[in-house]
Amino acid sequence: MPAKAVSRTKLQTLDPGRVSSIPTTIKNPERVAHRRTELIDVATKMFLERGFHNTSIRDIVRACTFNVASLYMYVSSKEDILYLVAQDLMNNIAQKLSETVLDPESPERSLEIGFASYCQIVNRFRRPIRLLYREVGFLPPEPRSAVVATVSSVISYFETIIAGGIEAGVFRKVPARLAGLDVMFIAHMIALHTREVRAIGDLDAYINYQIGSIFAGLLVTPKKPGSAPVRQAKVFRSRKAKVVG
Amino acid sequence: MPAKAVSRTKLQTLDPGRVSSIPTTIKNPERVAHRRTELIDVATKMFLERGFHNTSIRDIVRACTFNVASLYMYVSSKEDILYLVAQDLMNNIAQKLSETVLDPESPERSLEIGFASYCQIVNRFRRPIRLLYREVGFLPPEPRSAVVATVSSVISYFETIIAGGIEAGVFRKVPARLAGLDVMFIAHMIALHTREVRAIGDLDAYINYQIGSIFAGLLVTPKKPGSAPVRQAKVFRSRKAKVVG
Amino acid sequence: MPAKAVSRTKLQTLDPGRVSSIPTTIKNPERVAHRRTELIDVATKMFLERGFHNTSIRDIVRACTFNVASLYMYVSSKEDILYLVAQDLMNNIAQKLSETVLDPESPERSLEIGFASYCQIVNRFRRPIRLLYREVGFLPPEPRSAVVATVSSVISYFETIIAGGIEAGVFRKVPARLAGLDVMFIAHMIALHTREVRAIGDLDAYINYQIGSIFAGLLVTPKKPGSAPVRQAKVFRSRKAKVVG
Amino acid sequence: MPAKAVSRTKLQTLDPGRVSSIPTTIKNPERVAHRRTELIDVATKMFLERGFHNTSIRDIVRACTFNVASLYMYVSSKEDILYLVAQDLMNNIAQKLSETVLDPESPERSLEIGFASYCQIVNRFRRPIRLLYREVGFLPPEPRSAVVATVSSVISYFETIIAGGIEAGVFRKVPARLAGLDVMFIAHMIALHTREVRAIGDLDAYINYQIGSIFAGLLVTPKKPGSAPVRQAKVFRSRKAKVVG
DNA sequence: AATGAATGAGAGTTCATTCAT
DNA sequence: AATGAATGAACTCTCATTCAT
Repeated sequence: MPAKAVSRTKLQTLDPGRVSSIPTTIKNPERVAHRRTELIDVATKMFLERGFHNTSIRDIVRACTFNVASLYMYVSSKEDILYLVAQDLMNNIAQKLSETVLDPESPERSLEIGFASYCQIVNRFRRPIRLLYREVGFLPPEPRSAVVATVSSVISYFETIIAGGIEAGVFRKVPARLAGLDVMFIAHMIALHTREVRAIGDLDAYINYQIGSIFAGLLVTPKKPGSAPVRQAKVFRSRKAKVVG
Repeated sequence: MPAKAVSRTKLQTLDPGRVSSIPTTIKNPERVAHRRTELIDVATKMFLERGFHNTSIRDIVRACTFNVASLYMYVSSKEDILYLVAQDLMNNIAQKLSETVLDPESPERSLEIGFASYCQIVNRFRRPIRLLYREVGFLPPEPRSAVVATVSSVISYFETIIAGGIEAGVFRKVPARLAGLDVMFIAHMIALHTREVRAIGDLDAYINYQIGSIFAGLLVTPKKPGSAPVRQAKVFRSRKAKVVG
Repeated sequence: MPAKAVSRTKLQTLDPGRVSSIPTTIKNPERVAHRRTELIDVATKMFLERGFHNTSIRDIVRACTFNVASLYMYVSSKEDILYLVAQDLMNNIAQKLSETVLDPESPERSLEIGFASYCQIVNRFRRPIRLLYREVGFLPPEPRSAVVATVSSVISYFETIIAGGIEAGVFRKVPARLAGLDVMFIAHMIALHTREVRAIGDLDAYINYQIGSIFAGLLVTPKKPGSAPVRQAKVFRSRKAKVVG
Repeated sequence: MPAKAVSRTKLQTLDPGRVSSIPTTIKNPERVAHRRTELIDVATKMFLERGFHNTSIRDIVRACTFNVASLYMYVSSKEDILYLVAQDLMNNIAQKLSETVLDPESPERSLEIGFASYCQIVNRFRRPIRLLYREVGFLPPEPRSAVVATVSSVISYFETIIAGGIEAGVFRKVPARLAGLDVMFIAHMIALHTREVRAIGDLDAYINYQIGSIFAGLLVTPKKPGSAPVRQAKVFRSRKAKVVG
């Protein structure tokens, strides 16, 4: 059953439990986790405010409870910090997305729920996502491809749903990966063009419009234009999320 | 007449001739233009290769015919150079886009031509566009909003076409600006996810698919899925442009 | 009897059993000795490879079975480690030299045997000897003079032999200490100018030439130049030792 | 005529005019020379006092009339400073040695004059020579071999004299290069064992003794032991140079 | 006796910018 | 208008050493 495949794939590809591969001289893993959490919090905030290159190690450490030398017991370079931040973000996104409950019976509803959920995730993490689009190029190759892999898994997430819909005969025979890429990327617009998106309306309106647009391109039997939006189920707290830069 | 509106809007908002507003102590404007041209060429290349923050003033000057102190007679900070580069790029893009010959008789064809043209532009400038997405946040507010304004004018470019189509009754009553934003952003995917896009197929296939998807959401009378692509007119040289990172 | 004087002096001044005077907080002397042995082995190797200043405490400890804090229970500073290494080396050299069996009947043969033996020792220890010449200046005064004292005892070793020869009437009335210094230093050339020495010939040839040269300056009755080398007795394994940097 | 060859070789191999190959961003060569002179003076003194590794760039600059950033316009690394110091010393030594007037008629007298002169040079530069023996291993390969080459040229200096003497029939058929190495190295003892040498007597006594010893090994017709020293001509100012550590 | 973790101080180097000519 | 030279400030990273347990 395709629907089941979807759900299974999702659980496989979006496993957020990947352990950091950054080496450390500290032996107690809990301590490492604790320190790195603090580090990630501080660094994320600063990288967001001033960018990776305009944030110095000393800036970061000044806001931490440990000093420069200690920092280097938990990471081995400044790039590692960027990697930690990126990894944390990717894990959070994958985690949130994997929590989304799809509808195994309906690729159509699954796509709708998944997209809406991802839009809300992107909205929530829009600033770190912007950060990542900016700074991913400055990651060393290995961490960089880890980030790229997570992005790819998000594409696969939507690709799988769409492929399921095609197989089930409800979606047209489009190239599923490209369609999945479109879906993910349209959600990313919330992060990359926040101001423009906000100028047009609130997040729910945005989601509704894009879902309509996406289904227009996908459905074998198009909905009557202007008909009531398919969407009803609210994923997460739908606090009329404001889209603010 | 909508067609005229399109053309007029295009000429207004995409005027590539804006003169730099960066101050200089030099009297002779030709000299300023000459020096800045060299500067932009060199800086663009270096920013592309190593990023803005990893390029030092000395790196730039080393590849120029003038020295550091002279540089500071034509710009007042490193950020100014970034602005010059960004501005130049935006002008180039606007220029290229404004050269595209639309079809005043048909919003449908105009959108198709415009989108295809813009995709090719984005493909050509994908690395500088990536650069801009990355570094625009590091521009000082005033230059930054100049860049944002040009982006907005590209959105308006498509918005106007779509609004024309709605007015002409061939497009559904969608929010024209949001639809325009979609169109632009889908083109930007070529720059921001080059690898994924390339993995899927060549540029023409990409354009065709996206045009189909866009029209599915816009047209009052949808095309039969799988029918021959609307698109025929090749803008620019359609040399089966490869999308290479 | 001069011969006896030689032997007695040797035993006095070359006693290799001096116990380290470096203080420690550890009560159990065996434990101290054990740890220090490991430390000396590791540190010697590292100092040889990268020099004292380019070897960090952490480098050393990483190769030991104990950690940084433990290290500081057995030494009180990085310089102490250098001292331990230096002392160990001096003891080894003194030990080896004291094992050399001289000829109580003949100062001439004793000098020959002693010099040949010392040359082989220097050849064997040429890298640590180079290390010592380099780093002895960085020892604190007290340990430093301990090293200097051992050097002095080597000079005395040869001085005593020569003085015996003068007394016995076979050597000319040269300043014995200066002559002894010459003898020792000529041997050190193997360590300090290894490349040049090696370029000229093998170790045995070197020893033979220098013995000839030394005796030419010392003997009351000079040997006929070009005559067969005095030297016959091989001290240690005379495996045509190669002199390699 | 062999004597002439000696003098010619000397002029060739000891040319002190080699220009520094260390790159600089400064265009005015006089300024470079001026700054580097100051740098060499300061650095030499500090390297002597505390060693290369215990002298920080900031230590050096603090005693200079320019600051850290300026320093790096004249050298490109700390190692370069060591090279400058080494090169300066080698040049000085070569210069002084090349000023020594030998006796083209007599290899015997030439060797005597040359050795005495070199001893005085070594005595004058004994501390920087010690420095060099210590730190030459920390030079990068290229500069290092430049230093080695100069040392080699000093050996050649004596080798050539000795070879001339052998050819002229006044010296025995010894291996000339090894004999030259001995001569140079015996002079170096003044630098490497200053304390011991000083304890034995003054510089002139040292030189006289060593000359006697050298000639004993070299001369076909040995002098009568204890006879008046060959040496009379004082090279340089013979201010009864004290040998002080 | 032993160790994991921490740290102040400082290392070498480079930066964007400006002066003096 | 142009440039060679200079500079204060800051950078990332490592060190020898010492707590707290």
